[in-house]
Amino acid sequence: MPRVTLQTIADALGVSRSTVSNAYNKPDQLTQELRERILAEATKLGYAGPDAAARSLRSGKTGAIGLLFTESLPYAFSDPYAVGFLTGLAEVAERHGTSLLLVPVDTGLGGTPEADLERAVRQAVVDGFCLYCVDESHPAVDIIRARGLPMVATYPPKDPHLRSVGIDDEAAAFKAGEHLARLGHERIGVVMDRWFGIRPFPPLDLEGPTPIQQVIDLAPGEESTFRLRGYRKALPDADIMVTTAERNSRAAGAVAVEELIDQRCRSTAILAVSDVIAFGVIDALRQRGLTPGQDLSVVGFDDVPQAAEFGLTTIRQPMVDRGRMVGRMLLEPDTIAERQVRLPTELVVRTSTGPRPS
Amino acid sequence: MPRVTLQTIADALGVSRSTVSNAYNKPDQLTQELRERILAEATKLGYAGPDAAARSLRSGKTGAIGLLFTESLPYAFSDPYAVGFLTGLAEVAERHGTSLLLVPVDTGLGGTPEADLERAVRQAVVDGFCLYCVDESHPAVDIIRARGLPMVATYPPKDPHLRSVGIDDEAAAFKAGEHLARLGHERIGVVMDRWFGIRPFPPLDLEGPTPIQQVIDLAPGEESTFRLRGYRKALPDADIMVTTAERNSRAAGAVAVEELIDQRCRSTAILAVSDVIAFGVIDALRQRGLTPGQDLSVVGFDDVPQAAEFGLTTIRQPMVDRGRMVGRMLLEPDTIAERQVRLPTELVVRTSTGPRPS
DNA sequence: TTGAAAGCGCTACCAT
DNA sequence: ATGGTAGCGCTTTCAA
Repeated sequence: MPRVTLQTIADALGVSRSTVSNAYNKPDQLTQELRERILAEATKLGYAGPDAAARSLRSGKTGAIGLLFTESLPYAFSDPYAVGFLTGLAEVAERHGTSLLLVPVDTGLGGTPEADLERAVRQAVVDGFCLYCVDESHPAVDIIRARGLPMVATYPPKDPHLRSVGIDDEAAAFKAGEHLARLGHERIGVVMDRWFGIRPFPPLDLEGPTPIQQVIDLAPGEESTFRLRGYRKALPDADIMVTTAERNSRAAGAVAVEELIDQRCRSTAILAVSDVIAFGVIDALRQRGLTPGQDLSVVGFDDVPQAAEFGLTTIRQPMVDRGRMVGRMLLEPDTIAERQVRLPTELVVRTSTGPRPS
Repeated sequence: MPRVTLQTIADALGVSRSTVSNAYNKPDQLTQELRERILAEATKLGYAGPDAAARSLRSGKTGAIGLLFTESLPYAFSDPYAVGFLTGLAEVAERHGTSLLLVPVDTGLGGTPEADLERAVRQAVVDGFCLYCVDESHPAVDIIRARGLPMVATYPPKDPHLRSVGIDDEAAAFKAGEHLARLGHERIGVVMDRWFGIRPFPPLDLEGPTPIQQVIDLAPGEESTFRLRGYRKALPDADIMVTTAERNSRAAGAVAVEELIDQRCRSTAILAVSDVIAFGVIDALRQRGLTPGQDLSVVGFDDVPQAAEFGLTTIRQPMVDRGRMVGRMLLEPDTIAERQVRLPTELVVRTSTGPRPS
């Protein structure tokens, strides 16, 4: 049997296609009564409404926004920060009747062939993209650019034309470092993750603890080194060693901190670049019978919901608001004047930090 | 400036549109050399590849599948079962170069107007839908049906034509009940959630503990009551009282079990319809100085990754495999013969259950 | 308030 | 291996 289209309904009722179209898209343009007759006929004939693809093609609108997301969805969903962000983004999207298209991108770890990923970005029927922790140098970003779609990044990009919602990473990290400085700490360990955002570059591999300045010099201009810079600035004379966690997870944080704890002259404080990593650090301490905030101070970054439960001193950065703001920049671009929005951060002191043990 | 299209590239190179199209979609159909010339010209002219909407319209393929998902994304993402399911689904999708479109649907709690939700389903440019814990009676499902798109549900539906991937809920619950029967328990509390799947019906509100048979009679044929039936069947002579948790979350589980624990003649065992709820039950026990498995036995349902850590006796049902199977039924339908796939379940005994205290 | 015409950009098909 | 033709289903524009 032939497919039921707008025309089918129009013919059945002896009206024009435009009128049927209006019944769905511009209810005010026709009488209530006609509209209902049309909708009833549609239901009767099993017509589900205007075809989505045809509508998108003709109108140029799709009713969806794309989210360029880490390839590893299970990891992404178990990251409380990502969940908070998505929550905010989804809230705004929903208000606009807009769906979210998750487009996984290559993390550089291989897996999906690059061609497939680019194909997914080309084929995505969306009105715009959010780059979630995906670096602007990723090839997928060039495709979005060529498609002429609006996009918003989740961190301050190098390209001044690219809109973004971020924080001042250096200033935020400075607050964390300053807090430790006030408490008298002079030997500090930093646990960062292996990734400077998702990109086609090889990840960072440090062989054991490395002096902070050396790491900063390795990747100038990257988001993660901005944090290192902030730490360094607040603690100019401290002995700061950096280790990397395999990924941004609790377990990896616990592993990564081991070499810092088990050193003979161990640090008196640990700065973790995320709360999730900090939780792992705390696990490792407890496992060794050490008490966070007494034997060793721990500072996180993010202030995810679980941080309170851990008594974790950390830097609060907006999660849900960041998602909301990205959503607004994509869906209500005219309401936001700035190209690069910086959200506020704040030091939250809990029990995981204390004065340097004497 | 005019938009760059296939035709632009074709004209610039003096070839036909079909050839340019083939360069993107059927690389084998033309010489390597011509293909490269075309791609190079495209890059030069800032052409991002065939327009996604036009391509979808013409070819009838979209490269995306829709996921009808609970409206409350934050809740969904913090549910370990959902995350596991998504992992499996995303894995298969990725293998097919397919993205995932999250379409939030009304949970019945209000919020988004119904019209918007239906619009989102109509406008979704997808090749098929997965109904994740969305009941087939939801209006969105009628739209999908009318659109003629394939869909797969995540539980056994009433409609025999609807494909699904589920488990035998009654048999699985029976195993849990049987385990308690063997341990000698005769007074049992059940904690279920308020929702029988997401649907346009009002949720279930019990006023305090209610005899199990009464709840079963309330909603015959629903997934959750299948589990109750299984419990009942395994413990025909036991005194089984049911309470409802406000939602499927740890905190809600802790609250819901209180009335069961604090009763004068308290139960000796608790059956929770999900692990997440069981974790809350365990929280509540510990808070009262009770030891799970000794003072009170607790059985969960799902066997999410955290269950081991809690020592939770539970029913294992495949999470990731369920997602994978749904993905395959949607993207490789011919490889799966059955319409209604039932996955195996298994009792996993850990330390949260023990003999009835004498 | 309704209708007729035009064409969005592409791919399937068939011909060469 | 490459090109020409037709038309996917719709919304927009403009006229009535």
